[in-house]
Amino acid sequence: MTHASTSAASAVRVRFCPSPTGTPHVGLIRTALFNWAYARHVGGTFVFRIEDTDAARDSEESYAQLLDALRWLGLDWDEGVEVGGPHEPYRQSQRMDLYAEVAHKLLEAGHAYESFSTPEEIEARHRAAGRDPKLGYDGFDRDLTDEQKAAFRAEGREPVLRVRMPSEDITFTDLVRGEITFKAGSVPDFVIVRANGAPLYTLVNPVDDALMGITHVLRGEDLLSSTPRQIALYRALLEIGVAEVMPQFGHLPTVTGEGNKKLSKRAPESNLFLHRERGFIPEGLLNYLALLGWSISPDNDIFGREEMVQAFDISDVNPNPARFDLKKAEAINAAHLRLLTAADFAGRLVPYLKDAGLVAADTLDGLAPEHQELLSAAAPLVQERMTLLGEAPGMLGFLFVADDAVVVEDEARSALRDEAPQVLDAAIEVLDGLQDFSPEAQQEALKAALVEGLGIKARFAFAPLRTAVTGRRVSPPLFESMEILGKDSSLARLRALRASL
RNA sequence: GGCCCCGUCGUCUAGUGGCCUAGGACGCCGCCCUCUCAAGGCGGUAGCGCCGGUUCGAAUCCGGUCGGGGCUACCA
Repeated sequence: MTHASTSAASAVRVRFCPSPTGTPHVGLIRTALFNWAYARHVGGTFVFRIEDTDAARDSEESYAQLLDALRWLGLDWDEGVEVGGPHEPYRQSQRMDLYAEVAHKLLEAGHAYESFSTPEEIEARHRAAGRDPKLGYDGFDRDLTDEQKAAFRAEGREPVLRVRMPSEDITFTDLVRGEITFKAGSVPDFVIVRANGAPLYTLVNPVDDALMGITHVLRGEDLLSSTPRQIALYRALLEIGVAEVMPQFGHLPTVTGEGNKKLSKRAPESNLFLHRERGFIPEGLLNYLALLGWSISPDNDIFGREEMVQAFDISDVNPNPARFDLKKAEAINAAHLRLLTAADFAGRLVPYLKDAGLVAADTLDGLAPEHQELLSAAAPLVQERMTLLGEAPGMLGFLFVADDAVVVEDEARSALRDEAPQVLDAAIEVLDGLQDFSPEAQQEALKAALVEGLGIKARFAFAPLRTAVTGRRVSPPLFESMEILGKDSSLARLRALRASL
């Protein structure tokens, strides 16, 4: 590891353990980020495990997207899928025999028991007893005799396995929220293995945490209410020797959308890759995500990965839900865009220009020499004018099209004023006579001819030229743009617009 | 309904009893700069949910209340 850790290697082991369902969600990535940052901060180990025990919903495509996401963001893992480690395999679908073995031990030791009740029967019993039918499992099968179990089996029923919840309160100290107590009796005995033998999240998650020696469980607040079950199961695992340490838990604040509800998977802002497509860079998105529940200092919001690693501590995380604010995310991204070196920035533009069909390759080196030159010269002109890399085709497209292929956008054309023809005529004449085509020379000559000569205010005098050269109302600085294009090309464009009026 | 979590500007947050007539950022509004748009500079807008209590003193501690959210599956 080349990370600047603030302490020597520690025994801290954290994990990121998503289910491969759907496209990576920004809330999920925020969880990954905090786990990663904590591991790096303390010099611990970051484990990346996949919880694919739901064959109906998991997909290989989603798995690939998770890898893509972490790699794109630079959240590297020390142990886990793809890289291996001492606790392989790291995909739960390949660990089924382990779960069966643990489940068996749990049953043997009496921590789990066979339960034959169907949901309908449980509800019916609640109603019959005058209780709220939504109460959950009632413990009916807790002490079934062998005869009773045999009778159920004779009916053709197969049991699920449930964990026996302790009869006392469960208290733990949450790393983010402090002490939390769940009252005895408020959490029913829960299922860990389906009737068909398939292990559930309730079993596999704690079992793998135990087997992999996880010391700190940092996860979403939505899992807070499952913590007493995990602790109960963990105590059982400790007792039967499957676990060695009870992990500490920290529940990270929910990432919300409009209206304070959990940011929906359907909401476009939740889609990590959509942000990438629009032109967020890893530095910007990571920085913004870090701000959802954490802050690096009272007067600074802009920071990089290593600065975060240096400063991040789970105990500083704020428990309040945090709203995903696209506007702020974009502002932070813009700040990071400006922080890039000119060459780096130019390089990152290329894939977006390629997608727009403006250039042939998606790396700077792969570009034709003339395109490389064009981009190197033009990128600095737009670096502080952009918020997202996806704005590049719009801002720079005019440089990559032929003079007779410039598309004058309606917005630009309709902003043209009556004197546009005269302005263009005068501009063409004076520019044509220029030996020195530098921005300064252009400006001096045009100012004399248009502003002083025709008596037109500068902002109106240059607008028609901008429209002619770039086709847009908003563009990189005009004179620099014309310099890059060259005198011939610039004049051709000015004449083309003039001819169309 | 039950259990649990949360409650500082519109939003993200700083704040851990006096440094707070509450700081920063995004947004928004003005002004400056200016060939467009940005960037930059300057200024402004706006907040401790409420009620009690503890204390010489409370955004900070306690209780209550109200409000919001999560969970309540043989999903994860």
